[in-house]
Amino acid sequence: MKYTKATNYALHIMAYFVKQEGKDNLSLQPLASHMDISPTYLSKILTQLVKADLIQSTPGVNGGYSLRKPKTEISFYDVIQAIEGSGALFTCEMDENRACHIEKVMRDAEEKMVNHLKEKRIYNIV
Amino acid sequence: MKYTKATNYALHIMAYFVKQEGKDNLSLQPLASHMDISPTYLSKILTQLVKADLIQSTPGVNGGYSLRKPKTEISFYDVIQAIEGSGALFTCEMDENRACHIEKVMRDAEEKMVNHLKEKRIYNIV
DNA sequence: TAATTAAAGACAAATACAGTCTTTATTATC
DNA sequence: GATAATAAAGACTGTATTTGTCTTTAATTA
Ligand code: SF4
Ligand code: SF4
Repeated sequence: MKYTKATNYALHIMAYFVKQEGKDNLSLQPLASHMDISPTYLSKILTQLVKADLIQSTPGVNGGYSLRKPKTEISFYDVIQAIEGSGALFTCEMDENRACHIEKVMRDAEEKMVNHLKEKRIYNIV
Repeated sequence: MKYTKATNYALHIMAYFVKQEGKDNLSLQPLASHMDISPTYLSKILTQLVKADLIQSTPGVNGGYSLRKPKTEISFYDVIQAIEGSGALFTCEMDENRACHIEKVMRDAEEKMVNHLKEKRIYNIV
């Protein structure tokens, strides 16, 4: 179990957006060379961030990407969830057993991690 | 990112050992039918648990597996680590940068989860 | 020695992840 | 309206990880 590379990229991308806040739209090509990722792959990650409402995109001339929300409102968790999805880390088939103590321990543990990731904002670290 | 099925199996297996504490060695075949896993696959999981010193194995007639430590000393984390390994969930290539704040947030978050998993013992939930 | 058990390792299948390529849709400018 | 610049979508491929099987070897007991 590891975070995906896409999550790593996404965090770095968002950190860059937070740094550049207020500037013009950033378009794919310059971003790709700055981040040293292929433009098409970067595009897929950016699209996921757009769908999660963390950034917005505008097509056409002078288009590109920019932050959607105030930078102070973007947590690590927001970014991670945009890429990794929102399912629990631990699941089992015979689910819907609310009395299961194994699941409870695992979910409580995950929640501790998640809470920390919700507290920390990207702008805290740029 | 998800916990592997093997981790799920391992937790259930260890819970079973804790329940059966004090009884004779459990051998592969009966364990496999109780857990409803194929014996050879189960064997691989058990071998990992043996290597992590959570259970011990004895070959030969009347051999099998049994707990290695007092049941009160076996945490969720012990079991999970035996299967998932001990590497951090979040890593990046250009590592060894101790000043990196992204890594710090991610590791601190993971630590919160890990601490909870270290506190909780398998015998707490059987 | 024979029977019973676990360990090791080669192998195969399925799934998830990483990344590329091509086509389509949207917007701005001329 | 045509053209250029941009993002979005989706098919596709390669690689890595996970899950699982099969066969052989080693250890122990009787
Ligand atoms: S005991 Fe809990 S974790 Fe195990 S299979 Fe049932 S619901 Fe899932
Ligand atoms: S900034 Fe931190 S997380 Fe990013 S590549 Fe450098 S060390 Fe890794």
